[in-house]
Amino acid sequence: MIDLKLIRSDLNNVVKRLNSRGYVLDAESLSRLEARRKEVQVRTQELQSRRNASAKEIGKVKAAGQDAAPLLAAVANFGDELKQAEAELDQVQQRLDGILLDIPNLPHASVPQGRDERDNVELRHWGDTPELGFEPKDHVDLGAALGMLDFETAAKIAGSRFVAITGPLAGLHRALTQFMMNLHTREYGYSEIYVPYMVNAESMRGTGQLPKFEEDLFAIQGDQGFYLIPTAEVPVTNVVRDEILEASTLPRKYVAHTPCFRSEAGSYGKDARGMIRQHQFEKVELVQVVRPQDSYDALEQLTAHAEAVLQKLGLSYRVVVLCTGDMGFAAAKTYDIEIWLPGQQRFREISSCSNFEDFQARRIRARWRNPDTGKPELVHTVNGSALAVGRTLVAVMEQCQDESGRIRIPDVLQPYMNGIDILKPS
RNA sequence: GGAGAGGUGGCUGAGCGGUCGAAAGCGGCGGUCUUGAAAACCGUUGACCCGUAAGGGUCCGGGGGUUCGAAUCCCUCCCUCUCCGCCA
Repeated sequence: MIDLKLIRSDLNNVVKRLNSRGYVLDAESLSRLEARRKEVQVRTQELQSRRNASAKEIGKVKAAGQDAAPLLAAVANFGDELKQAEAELDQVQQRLDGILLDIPNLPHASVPQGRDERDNVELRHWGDTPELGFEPKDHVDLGAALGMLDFETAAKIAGSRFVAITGPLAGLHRALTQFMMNLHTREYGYSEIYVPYMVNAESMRGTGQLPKFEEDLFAIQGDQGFYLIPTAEVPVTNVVRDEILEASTLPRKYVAHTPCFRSEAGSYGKDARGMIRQHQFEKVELVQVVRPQDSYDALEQLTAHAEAVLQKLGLSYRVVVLCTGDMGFAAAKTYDIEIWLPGQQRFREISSCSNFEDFQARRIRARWRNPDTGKPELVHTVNGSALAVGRTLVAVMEQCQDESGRIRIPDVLQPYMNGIDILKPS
């Protein structure tokens, strides 16, 4: 949620910045509604003030044992007027909130202007795009040859966009998770946290999935109102909802391993082949809750932590900064890490690291006590995948294959693989 | 699933329907004392909204109701705890 005060004080600039990411703000009706809100609020508060004063007066008179009847008569029809004003204020407030909840975050000044992914800017490239010297297979063919990647069975069990992984390849998938969790907890100072995989609507609203993107989510039937998480970002960020954090406890750095569930509505036919785009996948997520002045440093660090996973695995990748038009709803700035997939001869997103500044913090009322002012102020939130485990598995398979379809296990994973250093087709 | 108890400020915990944003204690902050610290003593200490300010308003788990007036009464939902049953 962007700051209503900012809209009031610098409307034109807000409109311009939102425009740069392709959002058209109806400034006219927003201003009108805001003016209305103020008017109704002032009137309501006046009435409340009068009510409070007369109630107090009546109390005094009664306590003194005098007759309160004249005073009571004076406020006889007061209630309706007040109730009506309060109801109207409530209604205006809700409409205002509805609009505010729909407005995306403002892009940071350093974000390149652009319309879509074609305008993203490559910042760096790590590792040579491997020249394998033979025609590389994609992970689907490699997995089939190994007999360890089974889309048909998963389709039977559940439907399309699911996978069953078996044997040592499933072990490799698990090894990747373990490796990532250990790296972030042991080397980079993140606290491991285990969280619910289902959350309530309030949490989804807090991180920005709701109200706008409900169709991307899986909602659980029943009257409890649960949603399956599309990313650990949702439960982990909501840890600090409605909290005022002591400055000494910042930054908070969490790492969580969770499954993620996405409906992928509107992506029919897109990435239909393979396990690039699934309804269910595993992810290791980094979340940092930081002082506002630290959030851009935190974004760089967190991105480096995600990159480190790939470097240690020896996988080549590049980092791009998303342009204004390609960023997610809640982000002020986003780096995507893209892995090279020989089977597709292209880069694919394997991590997305974003600074949300105070956008999520405002929605979840996550604050810290600024020692300079003594007052609660909004924190900044930063998060990123480190990494999407399924796509990392795909990357290992495709980048570490040889001509006969064998997969070499990266050195750093071997301690997790019970001595297996290569996967071979049977 | 059955039976009961309870949700109040950072924490513990009081609170006859009126002067209660809320006693008291702890904690925090400032001060006195001290070479320094501790102890003791004094003072101070919730969040949010509108307003330049003065000031006004809202908040005692959420929502609704009764009332001139609700932390206090009623309804409803949520959560926590205890006992019984079931169970990974």
